[in-house]
Amino acid sequence: MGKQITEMLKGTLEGIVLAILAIRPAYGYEITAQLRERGLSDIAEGTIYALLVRLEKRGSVAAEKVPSEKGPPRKVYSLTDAGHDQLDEFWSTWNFLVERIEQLNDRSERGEHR
Amino acid sequence: MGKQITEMLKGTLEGIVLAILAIRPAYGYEITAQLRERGLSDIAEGTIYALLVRLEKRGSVAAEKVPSEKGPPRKVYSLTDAGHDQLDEFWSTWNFLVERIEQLNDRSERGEHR
DNA sequence: ACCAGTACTCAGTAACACTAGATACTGCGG
DNA sequence: CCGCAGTATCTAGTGTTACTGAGTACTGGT
Repeated sequence: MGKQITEMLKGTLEGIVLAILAIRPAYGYEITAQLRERGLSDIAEGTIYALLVRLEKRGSVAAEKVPSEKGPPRKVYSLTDAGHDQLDEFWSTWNFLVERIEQLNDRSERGEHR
Repeated sequence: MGKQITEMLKGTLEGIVLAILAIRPAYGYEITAQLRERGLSDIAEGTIYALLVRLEKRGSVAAEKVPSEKGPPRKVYSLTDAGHDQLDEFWSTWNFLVERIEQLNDRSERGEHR
């Protein structure tokens, strides 16, 4: 899949993570694992951590340190109210974009010439 | 719509322009106008020109200078074979991403907890 | 002569994901 | 006991991409 998906994830990965946290709170390592399960296997470890720090600074998520039986303590993140708002906004922007692009797909596939 | 759409366009705008050129050849100013018509009104003029230069360097599009009755000569771009291939790849990557994200939308809307 | 519309170009900036490491804690096999 | 795999997080530096804001150039109308 390569580089194309990387660029496409800019702006959407943040929404993806917010959506995952909306299902239930999770920590970075776990989120990465979930993304891999969901087929987004090319996402780098470090990316998620950087993203979570950004979201926390912005107040979209709150972190709670929870000791782990294996390894260092986990930082479990959950959505704040602001985070839910941001997620709603993400969905509306995403749906908007999908509509416009789907339109283009139809037109070019049918070879339309306005 | 603001900043969110800007980030989301990274990686997709290129595909959008390729798709527009697949319908029929066009020049920069025209492409910008078409994007505005299609509701993508926040896209800056300069962005499209920079993108077209990038695509031309990569060999995805070919330019032909055509004199205009009003204003400087137009650079009319059309897809090369490589451009068509890139567009196909764009669609498959895009569809892949849409599937994964749509999945997430279902789950979080229904409040599922796996 | 001036301005609006057409059409393109360019230097500098910001945001985001990736790379490639480092750090730290647990439990298991040699 | 030591090293290694698995768990878990963090960081500095890099590349790609879109935006900002300015400039150039040509036409037609007032």
